[in-house]
Amino acid sequence: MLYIKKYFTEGLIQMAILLSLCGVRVDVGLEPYLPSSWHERILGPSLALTQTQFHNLRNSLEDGYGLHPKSVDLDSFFTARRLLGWVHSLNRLQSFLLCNNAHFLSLGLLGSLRQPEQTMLPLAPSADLDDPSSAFSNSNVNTLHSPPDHTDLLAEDFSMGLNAEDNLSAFNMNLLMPDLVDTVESSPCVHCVPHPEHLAGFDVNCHSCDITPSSFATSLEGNDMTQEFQTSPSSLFLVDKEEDFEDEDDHPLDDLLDDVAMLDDIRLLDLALDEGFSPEMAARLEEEGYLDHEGAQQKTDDHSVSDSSSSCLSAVGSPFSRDRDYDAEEGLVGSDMEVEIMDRKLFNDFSWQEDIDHDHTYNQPWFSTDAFSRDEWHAQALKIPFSNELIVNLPVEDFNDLLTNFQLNEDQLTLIRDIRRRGKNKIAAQNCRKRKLDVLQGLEDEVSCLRRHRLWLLQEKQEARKKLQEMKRQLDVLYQEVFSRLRDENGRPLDTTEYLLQVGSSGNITVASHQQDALLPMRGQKNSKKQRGKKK
DNA sequence: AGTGGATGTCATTTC
DNA sequence: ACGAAATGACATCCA
Repeated sequence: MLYIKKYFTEGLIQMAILLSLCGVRVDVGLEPYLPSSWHERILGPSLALTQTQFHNLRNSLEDGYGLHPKSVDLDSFFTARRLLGWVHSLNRLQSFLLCNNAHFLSLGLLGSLRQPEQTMLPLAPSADLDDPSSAFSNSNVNTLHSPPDHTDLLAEDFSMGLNAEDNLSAFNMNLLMPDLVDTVESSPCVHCVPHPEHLAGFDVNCHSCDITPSSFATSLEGNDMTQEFQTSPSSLFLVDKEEDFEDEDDHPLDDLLDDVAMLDDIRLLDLALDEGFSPEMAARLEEEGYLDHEGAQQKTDDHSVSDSSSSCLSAVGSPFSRDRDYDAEEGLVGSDMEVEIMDRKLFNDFSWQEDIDHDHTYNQPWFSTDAFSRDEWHAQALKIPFSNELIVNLPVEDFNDLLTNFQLNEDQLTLIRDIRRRGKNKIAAQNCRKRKLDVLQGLEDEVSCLRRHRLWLLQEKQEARKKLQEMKRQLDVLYQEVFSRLRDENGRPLDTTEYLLQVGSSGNITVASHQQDALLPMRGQKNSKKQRGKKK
């Protein structure tokens, strides 16, 4: 039932995402199934401003300073920001979905290469997997589904949205993110081997796969796939049955096989040298006082029974892959898978995040796993039975229950609290910096807008000055015309050096002498009181 | 070697 | 008053 519920919930999430892409806010009752932190990312506004900043900004904008266009319609401004936040949220979400469906990406590759002539979606000329948004926007929405056993549909759908080259990139990503390829139920040591069921029914190739030794090394180091590869090496590669290679010796597959063999040797050599703890890891633990030589040796001995998993630690680097071999009397777990299972039991609602954490492609803060490295060392040294992700992301109540329900010594409790505090603060710092950048960007926008407004005002001033000059000119013409028509008592024109027209405060116009009082009342004059003359 | 950006961490403030 | 979030300051890493 829980299984069905999970995928039904995912379907609802996908529907909400699609509707959100259309700008429709829907309430499908997803909130109870989403971690609180994702309510804002997926379903709610994603304002970059803090509540305080929001109010401060709002107050400042409403404080009579109305030049900025954003202040004219603040709601529109924040609505725009909210929508932008949605877009950002979708970017993050699509990364998550891309990771969550990495194996389906590869299946999409299989499907599209089976039908290379298949028409691409008009709006999806190409997908750049370096840009998650591209892959997201180009992929058919059905690829959002993650339930298993939909491989045919998914492959067919996704092949419509990705061309062959992109799918090859997807396949490369598949190799680079081995933890994403297979489900938790499968062995942690065969992650980068496509599941046989997923391969069934597909005629595919990989002749142009850009598989570099380093990328493959990542896959191999993170997973003990020797056995799997030896038994079915072809399962790793997708051979094009439709294309013949001119020279068998130059068959790319041979090169890849050589690379794999060489890298496998390197991996085995590393395992032999490392014996569980790598020298670097042991040195760091010793340096930080968590391990002495005896401890390191003890740890080494412990790892001798699970050397492959210890190799996974350095390569995969996932908090969920923390290698542990705990003593039975301590009542703790004894393998990565058991840690994962425990984490799932403890934090079932957060199981989806594991797919994010296994993403090694996107260097986004929310998906970064490198950050936990130092605490990972410490946690491993003190044999903390949970992943750091769990420690950091558990709700407060659950976290407190976790601390009380497990027998943990003082050092462990202190470390767990520190891990949680640092993890929370790290996320807070990331958000804070993002907000700061957003605010900075907003200020830059405001500056550019104010500059444009200043330019507009200068132009207005220039035009007003021209209009004023023109009015002065017209007034002068009018003055001369009026003055030329005036006559004195003898019928002679007035001398401009002796008389002038004077406009009173009430609009009365009089003829005044430069040296005497006004002589003649003009039109509009309503009283006989003489106006005092003015000298020029 | 110097520099700037990115990031983690701690101390402190703010909510 | 307390805990979580926010933020400034500093250290470190890396290109």
